[in-house]
Amino acid sequence: MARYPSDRKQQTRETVLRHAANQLRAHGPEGVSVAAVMKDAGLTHGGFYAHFSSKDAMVAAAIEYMFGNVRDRWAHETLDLDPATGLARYVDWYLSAAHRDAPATGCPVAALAADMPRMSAKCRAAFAAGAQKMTAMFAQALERLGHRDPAAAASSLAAELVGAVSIARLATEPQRADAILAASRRSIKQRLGLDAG
Amino acid sequence: MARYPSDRKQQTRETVLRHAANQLRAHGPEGVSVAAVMKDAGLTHGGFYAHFSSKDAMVAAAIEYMFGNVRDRWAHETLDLDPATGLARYVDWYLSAAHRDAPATGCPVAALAADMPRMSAKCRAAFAAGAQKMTAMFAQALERLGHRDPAAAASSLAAELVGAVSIARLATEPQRADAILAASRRSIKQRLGLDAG
DNA sequence: TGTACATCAGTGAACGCGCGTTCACTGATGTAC
DNA sequence: TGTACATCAGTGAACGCGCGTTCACTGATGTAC
Repeated sequence: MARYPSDRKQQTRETVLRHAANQLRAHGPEGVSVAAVMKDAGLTHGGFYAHFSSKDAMVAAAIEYMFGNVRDRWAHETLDLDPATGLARYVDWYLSAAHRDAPATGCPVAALAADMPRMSAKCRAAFAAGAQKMTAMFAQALERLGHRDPAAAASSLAAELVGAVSIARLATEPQRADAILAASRRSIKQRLGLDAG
Repeated sequence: MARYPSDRKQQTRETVLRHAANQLRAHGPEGVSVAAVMKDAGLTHGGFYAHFSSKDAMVAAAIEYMFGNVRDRWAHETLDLDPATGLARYVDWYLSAAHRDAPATGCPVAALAADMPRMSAKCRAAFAAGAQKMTAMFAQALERLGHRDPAAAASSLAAELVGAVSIARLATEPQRADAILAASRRSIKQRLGLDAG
């Protein structure tokens, strides 16, 4: 029986996770440090092990947390819109300068996919499951749009979204970074028939 | 005036770079260790600083080395072929299971793009230049093919190639990984008119 | 041609630092009576 | 209502390990004479 309010530890855990998720996307799996995450959460690093059995366990939990955000974002962008408008809006958000410039709170796939092959099985499994759900989200919308092969189209869509943001993030000149996003926006909307309705 | 054969040091340097490039793609920028690279090259780690001023300098040089490989691969796949066939062949190679399963010797963009924003200015500049040349390579082929906006099409192509391999690499089930590559292969060829001639 | 010397790529031990993890503790809160 | 006790989230110092970097050295090779 907890002597503290029953949800207090849970709340702390979630604060830690939120900062962990941000640092993970900003600095990569090796760049997150337990001490820095705890400091961001307003705590000292010693208490970390009251919440997670290891750094890897925290990273795995943070991965699930981030993909929860992905689903929230999707719901937020597509809420109360018909499939075509909703999908177009999500694509516009995904390929926006704002998303490109804020990896810490953006899509985990664009920020971390390349690191996954070298992570623990637990993290990889969590990440693979999240990425799969993301593609499934797209497939569902494309199916409603009457696409003939929604699974394949969703996979191709996810690939170009992720690749475009990844490449745009490494461009040194802002105009080039903008052009990369614009090119993929047009290409995607054209082939999915999202041009103007 | 060198007391040793004039190209001996140069050869050692290139051996070190080759192993550095492979480890970089396999284990990421934080996963490469000076000692491991030198060991792979058949040397001890102390001698490292006779060749590079720092680990970062080696990574920057390895990035240039990798993009040299990219151009070699392009030349190899498209040699003596007309633009359409050559491009189709390159796409087939890029989206092959072999490339997906061998990040250590594959495209640096798919393996390392996500790590770039957190690297030194020198490394980022080298990477950005390499990625830009890669897209320019595609644009040139698409221009010869009579594409109306070769730069935009090349950008979109690069994005989907990179994204598809990144996502395929994190899939846990082989069939899913294969399906991701197949979906992008079809989507790309269709929209670039590479289907069958 | 032969011998002494200079060069310098490569060796291997040692250094400091950062980071994940451990652990004895503290002090705020809730419970028992 | 008030007091003694139990719990446990969080503290902060210490640990060991890996890794980048330094440095005194070695020994193979080429040059000078």
